[in-house]
Amino acid sequence: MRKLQLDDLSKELGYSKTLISMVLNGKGNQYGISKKTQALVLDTAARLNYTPNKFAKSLRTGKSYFIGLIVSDISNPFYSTIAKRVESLLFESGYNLMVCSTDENEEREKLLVDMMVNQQGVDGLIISSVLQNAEFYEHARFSKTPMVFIDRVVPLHKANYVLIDNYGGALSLVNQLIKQNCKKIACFAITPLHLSTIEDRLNGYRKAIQNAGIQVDPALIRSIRFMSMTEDVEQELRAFMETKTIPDAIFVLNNHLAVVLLKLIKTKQYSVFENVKIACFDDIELFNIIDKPVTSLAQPMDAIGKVAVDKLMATLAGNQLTTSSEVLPTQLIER
Amino acid sequence: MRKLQLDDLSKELGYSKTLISMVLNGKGNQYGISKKTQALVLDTAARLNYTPNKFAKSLRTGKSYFIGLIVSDISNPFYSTIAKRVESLLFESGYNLMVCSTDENEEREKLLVDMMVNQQGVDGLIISSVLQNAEFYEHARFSKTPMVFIDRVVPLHKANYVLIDNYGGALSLVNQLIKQNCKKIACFAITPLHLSTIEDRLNGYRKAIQNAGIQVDPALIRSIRFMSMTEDVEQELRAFMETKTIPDAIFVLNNHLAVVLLKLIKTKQYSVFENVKIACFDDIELFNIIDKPVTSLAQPMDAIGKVAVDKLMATLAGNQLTTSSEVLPTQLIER
DNA sequence: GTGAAAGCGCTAACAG
DNA sequence: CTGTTAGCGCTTTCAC
Repeated sequence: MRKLQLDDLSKELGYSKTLISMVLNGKGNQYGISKKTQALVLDTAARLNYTPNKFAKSLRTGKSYFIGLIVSDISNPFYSTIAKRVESLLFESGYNLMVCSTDENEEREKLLVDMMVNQQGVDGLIISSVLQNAEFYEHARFSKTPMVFIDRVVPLHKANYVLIDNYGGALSLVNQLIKQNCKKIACFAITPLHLSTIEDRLNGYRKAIQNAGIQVDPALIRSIRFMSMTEDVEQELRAFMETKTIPDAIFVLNNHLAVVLLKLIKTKQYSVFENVKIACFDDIELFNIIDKPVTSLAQPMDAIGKVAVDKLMATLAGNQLTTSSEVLPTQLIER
Repeated sequence: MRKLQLDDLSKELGYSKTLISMVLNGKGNQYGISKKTQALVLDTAARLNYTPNKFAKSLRTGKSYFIGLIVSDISNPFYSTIAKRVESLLFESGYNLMVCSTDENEEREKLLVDMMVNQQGVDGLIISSVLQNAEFYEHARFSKTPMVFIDRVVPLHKANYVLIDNYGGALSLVNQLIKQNCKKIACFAITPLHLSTIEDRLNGYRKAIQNAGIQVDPALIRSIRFMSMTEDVEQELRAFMETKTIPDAIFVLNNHLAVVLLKLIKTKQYSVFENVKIACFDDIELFNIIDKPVTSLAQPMDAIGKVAVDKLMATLAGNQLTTSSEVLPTQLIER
């Protein structure tokens, strides 16, 4: 059973492929095709279950109706929640979603973007970028593909952004710890450290500490590698134990890291950290379930997805590709 | 800057498009092109950064190099972990991943499959299906697209499956509760109830209860709707409270449901369930962190992804499309 | 060893 | 209002 094509419809109806194509693409009125003819064409196409060949269509129009989503780790609930929302919104607009993870690897991000733009021909891209500078994205060969950057700012890169206030968020999280009388507040950052989110959160942390009249102690700021989180957190905890400087609170820079930390603290080996207060960027269900009160900052994943898709669709609909930044509100959840 | 195409290479090198295309597609030897010529073509293509136009290629060959992944909810860690693995494996083989969620909606699944196969022209499909019967998938128009079904069996459908032993898993989980002296073991199932996973788990539950010489009490088996989990769990808990028949254990049929249940039990409103033992299908990090010991059954997400991709790739490589079932081992985690 | 030419199925000038 | 026609960029048969 060969797939039905325009030619078959043409013979069936006695109209030319052109006319049928125009009607099917909603340009019937524009070309002044009579309502009656249009209805007939539409009905027949539906009845015979015609679907255009996407390859041919794409070859001709240069549009793929695919949107790429590039994040560090699609299994991170932060990103998978965004992905779910994005997919569902795109579907409504007739677009499909292609997802890839970079594992925080810069080369892989470049590879993926290049692949999506130059090989797959995606019509647009939503990216949480790990790159340290704008050079790559400023290359001419990407200038035609609309991109929306979410979550993270690529330094110096003028682009469409959908962000949250990482600095302010960190500030309120750490303030919360200070309000609970913590004096020695450690900070577990996550590499790569150059990420705008991480930088801003670190700055928020420092500012909050300073505001409280406490000296920022670099020894309290530890960085954990994305690819070896458990090992690194263990090492840092051990280091604290060895120097006998157990902090009274830890400010954790993302959900994944918090999970690893909480898991370790549960073991008797690290039980000395049991009473350490924790504040964490991102809110996850876990925090509603454990007894330990973890103050967190909920990011609006659904809204991030929505705004990103809206921006992309607006651009694809022909509106000028602007370079604005949307900063969405977060919610501090005190526990 | 127009994108480089075969014609440009042809002019640059003085060879025909045919020759270049053959070499670039690895058919140089087959057509007896001299090594030297091949090397020259390959080098030049790499140097000029040539990438073929995928639309044209697809139109010509009928292959999209896209694989579709359809699951109920891509934000569920079970599926997003599989997705991550699948994406990374496919990428190595030159394929890309398209992800969609059905929200357990049968019509949406049909729509998505149809879209992927008949409009997007994916080369293969990995599906965790919500359908109640095989009719849809037996339709001729799908017969050419290789599919691998994961996680759930579509009743009566002969196909490639990658599964785990849901019956056995439920059996050992409930046995674990019985070993802990539980007598009144409730079961929270999740709709749609017709899913093979749910059915098998329920049967395992019943069998374990019977093996222990306990009468299966239908009143203890409650079903929670996927789309209104919190409300339904609350309602069931309240129902138990009203009839004053607080179970001494609850067997929970998936991770998401466990999260909702644990969260509610934490609130004072439902504190009477505080000491209820819990065993849960799926293992999540949460269980390593909370104080309440939750026995769980870890599913091999990475292996599921790997086997599914292997099967698909084997089929695409020309091997006969067999209809075998792989049942992967799970791990009981006693807590 | 190599090239000419046909055509995958669609869209959009352009012509009437 | 409607149809003819020329490609989009690639692969592949066939011919030399």
